[in-house]
Amino acid sequence: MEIPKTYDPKQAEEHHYGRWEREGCFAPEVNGDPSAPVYSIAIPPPNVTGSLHMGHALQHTIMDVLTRYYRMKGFRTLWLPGTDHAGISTQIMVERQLKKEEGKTRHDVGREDFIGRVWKWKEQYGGEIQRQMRREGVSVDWSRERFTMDEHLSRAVREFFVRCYEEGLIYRGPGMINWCPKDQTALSDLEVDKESQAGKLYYLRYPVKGSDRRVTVATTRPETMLGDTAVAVSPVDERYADLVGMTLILPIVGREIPLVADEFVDPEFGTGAVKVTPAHDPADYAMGKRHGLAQVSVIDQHARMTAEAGAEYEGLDRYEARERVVQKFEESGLLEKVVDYEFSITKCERCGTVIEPLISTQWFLKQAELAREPLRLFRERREPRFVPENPYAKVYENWLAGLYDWTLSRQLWWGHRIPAWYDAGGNVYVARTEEDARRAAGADDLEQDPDVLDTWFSSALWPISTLGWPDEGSPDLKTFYPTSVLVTARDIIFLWVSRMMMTGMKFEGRKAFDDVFITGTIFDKHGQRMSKTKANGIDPLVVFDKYGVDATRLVLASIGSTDTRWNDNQVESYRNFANKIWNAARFCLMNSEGARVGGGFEGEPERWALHDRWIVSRLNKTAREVAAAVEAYQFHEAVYALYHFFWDDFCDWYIELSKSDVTAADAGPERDAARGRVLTVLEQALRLLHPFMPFITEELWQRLPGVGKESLHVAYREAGVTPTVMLAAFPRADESLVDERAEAEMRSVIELVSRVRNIRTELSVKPSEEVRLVIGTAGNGLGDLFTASLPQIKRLTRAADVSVRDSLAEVPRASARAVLAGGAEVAVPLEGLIDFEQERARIGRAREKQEKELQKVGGQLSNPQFVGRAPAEKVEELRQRAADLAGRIKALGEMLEALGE
RNA sequence: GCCCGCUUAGCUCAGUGGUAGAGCACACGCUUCACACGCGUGGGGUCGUAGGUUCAAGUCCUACAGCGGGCACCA
Repeated sequence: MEIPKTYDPKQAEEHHYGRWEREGCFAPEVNGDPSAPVYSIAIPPPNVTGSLHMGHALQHTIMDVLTRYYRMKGFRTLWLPGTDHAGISTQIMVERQLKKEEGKTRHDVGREDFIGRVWKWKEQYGGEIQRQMRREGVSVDWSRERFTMDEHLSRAVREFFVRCYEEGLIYRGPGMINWCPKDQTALSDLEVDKESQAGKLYYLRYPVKGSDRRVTVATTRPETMLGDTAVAVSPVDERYADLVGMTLILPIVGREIPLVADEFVDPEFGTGAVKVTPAHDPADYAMGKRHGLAQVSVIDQHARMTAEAGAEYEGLDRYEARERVVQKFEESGLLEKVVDYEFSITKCERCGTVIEPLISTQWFLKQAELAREPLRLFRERREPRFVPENPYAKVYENWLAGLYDWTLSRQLWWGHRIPAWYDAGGNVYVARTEEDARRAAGADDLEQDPDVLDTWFSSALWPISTLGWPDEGSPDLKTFYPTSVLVTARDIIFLWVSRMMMTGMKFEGRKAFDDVFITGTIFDKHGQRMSKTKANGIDPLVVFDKYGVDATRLVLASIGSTDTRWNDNQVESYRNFANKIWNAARFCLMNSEGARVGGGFEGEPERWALHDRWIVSRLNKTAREVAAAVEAYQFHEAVYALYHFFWDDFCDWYIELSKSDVTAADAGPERDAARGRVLTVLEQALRLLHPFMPFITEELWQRLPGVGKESLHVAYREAGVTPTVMLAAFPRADESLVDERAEAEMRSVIELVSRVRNIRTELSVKPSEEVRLVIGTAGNGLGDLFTASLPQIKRLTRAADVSVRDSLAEVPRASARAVLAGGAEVAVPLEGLIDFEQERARIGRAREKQEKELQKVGGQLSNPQFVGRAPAEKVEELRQRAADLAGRIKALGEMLEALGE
């Protein structure tokens, strides 16, 4: 069989995904066991305009490992994919295209035509991320793929809206919102970024009516003073106590405004007096409500000054107006001072424009009320469970506990149009359909609200709407809800986690997921967050091309929930690991004639050779460790266990120990059995690796002799799919095959081989040169052990001759020696190669090391406090160790003597 | 201001109160019949600082420092 020496990931990656998908391996229906437990995940829907970034790749890897693992365990498994419509991003993208290609705005073509174009754009370009996901190897059920603008999901959105409206949770009214002057829409608090910025703090003097006193206020936005309707001070501030209730004259404008007392004001800050602009600041808005202050809007939706700001300012940009206002204050001597000041500004998350807080009529959702049930569930039962618990459980709880109304409406065209209609008299009718609204209005000429809903409003329904809600008795909802886990990034806790919990609790009465796994953040190698503006992002597809998908997945799985600086070295090391797997399989396959997977381990394990009992024990322990690690979301532990089992145990030792049998010149049952054993262990290892490395494992598994339908998990045998490792049973740890004695004995053999190799290297014995070994067993039963493994020991130490004796008394003086655990010793006669002085120094160093260790252990043992208080088991352990050390030191001393002074 | 996390080998990171680990990097040797993306051998750490608890602390507690994050405030 011709197998290349180097693994080519591309070839395997292109080979299997299509077949898995075509044959329905990803769909839960492939499972024919009606009593199978269920495992389900709803993907956090990526943005339809987006392309894959490292964060997606990380999340998808985690989800795919879990999905493939539970599928191989026989669970009825569903991982449901899809995308959201990303209202603003998508609309902006299409608007830009329209401008570029036809020089038109969306208003030029009209709403209906524009939406048609967005759909067309979506059909043409929207599939990018889905193609990239196939490249990742994700085992999502594409037959259930959903899009938030699908007819069904749109119906779910209307249902959500109408029900909440009917219950009074959704209302329409004026409120203080974040307005983006560029995108011309309202935004929720989660769609804006706060940024620290160097600016100025202006101290303005406001005259007190009927007095020559003045009150100085400090502000970062002087232009808003045109809309001031009060000045506030702290009720406990004695400096202003006598002024409370008096009237001030607002400079420039001449408006009379009151001086009020409010708890909000911090007397320590600035002058202790705050100008109040209820129409342009969220805090002032609240204060205005408390004191019944007028709201004067001086800035419009384009961030220009309004007529109310005064004829002199009307139409000016807010920053121009600022300069003029400051100038005016200066001229009239009312500008006390200007100081440098760092403050934070709010910017639109998408376009970076400075947000203008203003009063606007919008639709709002009383989130705090929807959060009540999730909050109760969390406080009473700690559900859902966060992994890692710290700090995310607290972040979630704090968020739910501190919610305020969510601005739902967006002044966009692309999205779910608000199901509210108005009659000629301006009365509003909220309904599931226009027909319902007409019936309710008793009129035909209704106009639908022009606004659409926040994209996150539809994402909030994702776990239930994708499974069929609001349809009564939807079988998917019944089977797959609640989902098993939500895997996402930490900033999504507010956007998805909490809101999905709200809708799940409200409409299904149950949590949306059992667990929430929060992935770590991947930084660049300098520790900087990856971002488009910094252009320091690492493209996962480039990494796939360079190192292969499987290697990349292994790195991502190990990252799990840890914040990490990306490091290509790690991927390279796993690329090498993939190549190691490839070559181990290459060896097994090149020597597979006469053997099949499953053969070679016949009869009672007690009769097997040591290294066979050992590898089976290691295999079962590894299966146990990997399963435990995956189920506990400790993916790095699973990867570590797999890496070391495969490379160290299987390749470095088991294959080497089996080599002489496997490659024996004469064919025969013994050779074939040995071949069957390496194949069998390899096949089991491929299953263990499969959730992490789907492509290479499938590529190799397909080539193994003796795998077929019977290899599949019993739940998949009737499915009629091409036998595949992804539907094979994940190896269950058989504790009866875990053999501690075999492992201890193998440790002795490994130590012997390692000591001899060390001697060979240190004494510069040529690798090709054969040596002679004398093993002294001190009559403690190790003799049989070493004798039984003699052929293996000879091969691994490149020894022509090995003799096992009671002691090393008879060995030539010109020998290099080493001490082994359990009182055994080994000598390598090296006539002519030994420099006695050097050898004495070498052994002297070894003895010194042991003596130092013994001193430490002895010190502890001679401490009565330790012996008295530590568990007897620990004390005994240490005594054993001390005895072993003493034995070694004694033996090393004898060796020094034998070498002569 | 409040809360949280991190600080372990040159780098990236594991680490469960009981002998400090891995990968990469480094050094030396190797055309050993699966693999140089490899094989063998080795060097390298007062576990951020200072206290405390304990027979025993990288691990638990307190304080501090540096880095990072969240929330609040930011007139």
